[in-house]
Amino acid sequence: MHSGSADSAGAEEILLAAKDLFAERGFEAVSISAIAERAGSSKANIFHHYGNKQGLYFAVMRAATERLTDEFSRLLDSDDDPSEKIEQAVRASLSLLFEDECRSRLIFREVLESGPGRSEALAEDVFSNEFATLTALFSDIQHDTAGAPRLDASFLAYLLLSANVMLLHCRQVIRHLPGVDFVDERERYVTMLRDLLLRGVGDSAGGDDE
Amino acid sequence: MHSGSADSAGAEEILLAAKDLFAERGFEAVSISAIAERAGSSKANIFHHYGNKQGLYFAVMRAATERLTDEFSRLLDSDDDPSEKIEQAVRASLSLLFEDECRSRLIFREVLESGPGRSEALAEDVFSNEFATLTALFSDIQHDTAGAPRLDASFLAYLLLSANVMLLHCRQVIRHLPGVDFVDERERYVTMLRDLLLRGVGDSAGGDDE
DNA sequence: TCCCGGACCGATCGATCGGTCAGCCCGGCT
DNA sequence: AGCCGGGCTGACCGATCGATCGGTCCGGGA
Repeated sequence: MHSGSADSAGAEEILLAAKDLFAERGFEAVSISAIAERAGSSKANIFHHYGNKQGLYFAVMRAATERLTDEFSRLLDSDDDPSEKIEQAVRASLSLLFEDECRSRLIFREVLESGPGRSEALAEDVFSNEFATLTALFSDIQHDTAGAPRLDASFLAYLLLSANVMLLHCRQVIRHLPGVDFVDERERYVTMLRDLLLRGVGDSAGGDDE
Repeated sequence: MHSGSADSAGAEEILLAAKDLFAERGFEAVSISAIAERAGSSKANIFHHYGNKQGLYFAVMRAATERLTDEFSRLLDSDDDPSEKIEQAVRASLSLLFEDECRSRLIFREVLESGPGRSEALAEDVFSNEFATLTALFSDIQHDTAGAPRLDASFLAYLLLSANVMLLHCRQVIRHLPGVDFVDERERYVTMLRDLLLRGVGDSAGGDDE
């Protein structure tokens, strides 16, 4: 009755097709006909399963965001070295972003277009956990080191995320900027971001060891 | 014959209306009728002036990007103190972004949607000068200080820009993240970003003075 | 066996899309 | 006066939009 056969166009295929198209073109630029064609289904079938275009979009967004909140802390295991802790956080955020580019693009679109009420819901339901985990990580490191913190842990978390998000979504432009070579050298990018954040938490060993 | 009367709907009003609407909803989601209505003109008049929808969009993008390249260095005047130099750069980039939010949003949309050939053109024609100036600024500071640079000047420039761009476009969501209070306290944001970048260039005075 | 409900489809709806066309208005040139 | 060209308009075009309709197919319970 449900998951098993693959050549028939069911609700699942519609959801996947809609996710891809919404991610790369946006809500208004994608027609139901285009989704139906890619899913190998009919227009009417989409309305049968999801009511209307908004319903389909909500279903896509729900599927994209539901398991995202706790996947981040799964990628982190405790480590004593502050440098490795931060590097792990950078890698975790990066792999979560690049793992499913359609999902990331979908969510980023939603963030950019979110109205007054929607932005709070996004912050609390989707990003709150990841951001709090990241902030706590920096805060812990700052308590362990002697240097004057001075920089908010939440600010460092924001910087990590904004750098990674921009790298994902704007890399085609950034790559062609004069003097930029870290876009395709992922290891150098991770190392540099780690070193800078390390200096941010007050650890002066940011560029000396290794 | 041209600029003077204000109640008539000319090519200028159409351009401004289109700029606002394209910025907040995107190219495909905006109809010619909506632009005509906001501009106080007629649909046919838009086609008379700009040929087709693409032509209008190109005209809007050209107007938005043409004077942008050299406005950045205008906001910078030489200063010897590295800390003030960086702070000046942060403020310049920030004010350029917030000065005309519609323009920033328009350009950011273009960056996100840019195809294979378009992204190179954007990098070279629009951002190249600003980014090169920023990179040179960090590079100069690094040559003046004794510490090991280790971090690319272009990477620091990238970090400055990504932090500012994300602050502009995603602040409604970021503001509601747990522990974040720097979104509405612009001075604290500038200071923190300046301090972190200062440590990035090798100057250890990042959080001590003042 | 009959029947029912859900998945699914082709045909079609009214509305709106981007775009075209004939013509009005009006300042300036001859 | 005659007219001519550009700014500007309402009416209209075919295409496509989101959405609805009646109807076909089919597996499972009675």
